[in-house]
Amino acid sequence: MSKPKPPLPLTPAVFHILLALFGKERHGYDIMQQVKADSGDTVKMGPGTLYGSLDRMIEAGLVARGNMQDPRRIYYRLTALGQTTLRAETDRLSRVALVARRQLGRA
Amino acid sequence: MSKPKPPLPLTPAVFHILLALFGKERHGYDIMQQVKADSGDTVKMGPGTLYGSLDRMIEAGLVARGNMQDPRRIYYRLTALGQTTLRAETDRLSRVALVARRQLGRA
DNA sequence: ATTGACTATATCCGTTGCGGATATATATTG
DNA sequence: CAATATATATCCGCAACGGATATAGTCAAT
Repeated sequence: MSKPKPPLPLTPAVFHILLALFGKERHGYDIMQQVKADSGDTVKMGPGTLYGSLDRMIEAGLVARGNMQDPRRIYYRLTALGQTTLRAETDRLSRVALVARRQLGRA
Repeated sequence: MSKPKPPLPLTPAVFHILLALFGKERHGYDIMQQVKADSGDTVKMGPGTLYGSLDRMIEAGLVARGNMQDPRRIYYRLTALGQTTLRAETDRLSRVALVARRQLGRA
């Protein structure tokens, strides 16, 4: 119910959350730290953006709740759809970045 | 007055408009076509996004009105600030894309 | 002991920005 | 001469962003 393939381009927030979750379950605060690290400190994601996005991503079937050993932490993990979507968006982004670099004269 | 350096990350719309204007003055409709081409058809920018963004970008000093030979067309061009901002955002995007590709196992 | 900093989850809500619908007009093509 | 493409522009609902805020546990320091 209600899992029509998510439209590309993804929003930057959704992309960064997917990237942070690749290969590892993480809880909310951990995602924030990872996004910061992945972006080289350029993206600062607040709790509003994080939890709002996570809700929408669960709704869209991109992520799911993981195993919660610790009742105080809520873990999130990528679904198969989340992984393929992340790959597609990464490819798209890489192509756009390449076009831009060529245009600017750094092939 | 009111030209404090624009914050990175740029919105995708602003980035694509800057990219479309690099090296060439263009009018609105032309920008739309160029964005479509640059993004390999993945980004469809409607008039609302285009003109709304252009207004904000003029306000922010990223673009300026160009020479209008034709009174029916309004040309836009990059300012110096627009060019440096485009370079900075392109670099940032390239880095993020690289991190993502490494993570996904396509270095 | 208690202050402060950090970890951690979560909601609320004002603002921004996106983007489709719409209007208008000219040029071009069948 | 009707339809399609070019071209500019506004309006406005809606989704998303992101800061403020609330709550609470941990840990180090003084």
